[in-house]
Amino acid sequence: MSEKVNIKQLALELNISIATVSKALNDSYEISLKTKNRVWDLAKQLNYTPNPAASNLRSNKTKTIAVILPCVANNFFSLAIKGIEEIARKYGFHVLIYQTHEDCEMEISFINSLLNGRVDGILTSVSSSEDNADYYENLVKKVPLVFFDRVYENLDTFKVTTDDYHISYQATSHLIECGCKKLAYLYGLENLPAGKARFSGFKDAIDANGLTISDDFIVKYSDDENTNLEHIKVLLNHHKPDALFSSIEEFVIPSYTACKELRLEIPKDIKILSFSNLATAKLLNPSLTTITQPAFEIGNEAAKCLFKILTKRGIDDDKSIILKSELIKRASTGC
Amino acid sequence: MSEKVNIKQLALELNISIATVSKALNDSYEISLKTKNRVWDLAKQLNYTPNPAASNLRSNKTKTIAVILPCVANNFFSLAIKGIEEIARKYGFHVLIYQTHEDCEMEISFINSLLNGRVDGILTSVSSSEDNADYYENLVKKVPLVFFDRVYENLDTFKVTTDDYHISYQATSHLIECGCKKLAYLYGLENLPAGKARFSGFKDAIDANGLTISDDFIVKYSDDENTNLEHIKVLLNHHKPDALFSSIEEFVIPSYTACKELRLEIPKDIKILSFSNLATAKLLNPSLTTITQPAFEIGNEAAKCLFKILTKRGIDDDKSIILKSELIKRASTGC
DNA sequence: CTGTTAGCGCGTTCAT
DNA sequence: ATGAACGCGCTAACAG
Repeated sequence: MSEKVNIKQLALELNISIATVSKALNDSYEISLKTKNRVWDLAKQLNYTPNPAASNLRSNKTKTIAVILPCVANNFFSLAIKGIEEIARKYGFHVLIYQTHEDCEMEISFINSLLNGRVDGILTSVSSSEDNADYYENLVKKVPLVFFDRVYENLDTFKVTTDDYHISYQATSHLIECGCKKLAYLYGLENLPAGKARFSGFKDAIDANGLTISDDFIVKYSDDENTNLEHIKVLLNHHKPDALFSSIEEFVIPSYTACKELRLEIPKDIKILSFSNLATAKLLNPSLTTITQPAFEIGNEAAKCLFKILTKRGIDDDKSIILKSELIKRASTGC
Repeated sequence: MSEKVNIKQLALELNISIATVSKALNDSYEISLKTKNRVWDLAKQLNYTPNPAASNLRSNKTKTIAVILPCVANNFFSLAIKGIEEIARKYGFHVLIYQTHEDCEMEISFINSLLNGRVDGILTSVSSSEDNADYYENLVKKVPLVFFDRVYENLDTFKVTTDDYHISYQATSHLIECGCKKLAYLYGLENLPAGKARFSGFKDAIDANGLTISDDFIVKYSDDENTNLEHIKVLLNHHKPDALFSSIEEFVIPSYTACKELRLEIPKDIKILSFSNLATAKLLNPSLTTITQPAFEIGNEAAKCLFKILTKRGIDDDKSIILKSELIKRASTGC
């Protein structure tokens, strides 16, 4: 066990004061180069690293940020984390991860546990943008906070999102161009701006093309997998849509399962289009048209925004950042 | 901004000493219930939470663990993180994440940056089990450390792995039973026990069935995507294997791409089997036989082991924990 | 049961 | 250019 070496020991060994060592380590202008070198050499030799708890306590800075999101085991979020971590590393920061599992209360409880100075800033993708509006409104005044993908709007802090409305409109138009006339919508993220925007884009494209959609053609997401499957089966059975627009990845498996059980051929009998960040899904299954969000870039951008706040730069920048999604069509299947 | 409230203020307000407040907050047996209640009430009212830096400094405990792994944007690792986080939460611990991107030097540099007391323990899935054997041998004496999935063997600490040899043997036998005779192997994780075990299992099954495999039928993983694709194309073109055994998920896309470019039909012309944790891949593509590792459980188990160390329990338990993978066959395609 | 005192390791005055 | 002394907020001896 390499005994933990601290400033005191360095000072003792070098016959100088603790204060001098501290200043030398921090490259203070007050210290002669000669002394600095002696300190640095010994520090390296003894493998000295400052005790983070002590320096946090003193400086009120932790070089740590927290990421709060629904679930890491999700292609979108894990890519986002990757993007965040890259920037954090660049700044020498540490990254804490918390999963809310879509539980708003847990979300708040995590954040509250971070407000005592455990982190310098927070990145979050919220579970719902309705349940805790007032809480967040207060929060952004207390701690550097950046929202990504799942945001509260109208809050005075950075928000990194994607062009959900636009890409949904575009994708829906594409389905219609492919000849679909009876489109069904699988509705996810209902109480989030992203979910609403996706639906609006879909709806507006439907309207613009002179089509209509009744409530029977809309399946709302349920936490229960079986429920989703059942609802989709009922939809397919009773209303025979010729396309499924899936607004979240979680609907893909039940959609395929339902089609299989009902012996519907994809994409001949029915076309499926989904928001999805599964790189392999695109390739493995040629029948799924996808909308892919730039997950890595979203994380990256969000982290950059947080460091803007932490370093007091870009105060006047536009705080609403919108990145572009990509619609990946299926030429091979005529769609 | 709710001014940060500390123990001193609680003491002042309640007209008791700082020490009493501290003890009350920690539910010490020395303090009367009446006093405790007064303290707890006020603490809640003022939204008091202890300053972690201060208590870390004093107690030398951080209630934080670190997870070091190659990459979070990978189904296996993100599920493992989920498993880890679940246990950490149960203990009220925080989780730091670091990605090595398979860089052994970075791996060490991360770990070194954690040895000054920033964390109470470390969970890691290493990049290579050869480059830093002596380093790790030393390390496990200094800090509570648990390996998961990618391990150094022969080290005196907990290691959570899967039955790579066995499942590879079984999967290979399955391919042979399906009629494959010219099997090719896509070799990943070459300098890790897991990779070696997978290959051994494959090789032994080949031998046991009276088949052989030449070096021409082995493609070793390269960081460069195109190289992998090219190598697989050469393999398919020149040697016409009737099955590809892919030891890592990263080979799946190039395999499918290569088959597509060479107009090989899967699974008619060639069967593909791969280690993979992509839940959707299983469903979306009926032609891919998969070996799935219990990623979540691995993370879960590894975290449990770490807490065993931290709480000094189970010192005498078997330190080598092996979980079972699952071979998911494709009845629909006769394989 | 409660209070007094003394640091944990570091950074920051203010002297020298 | 260097050092002595203090305190960040908290916990742990020890006293009473």
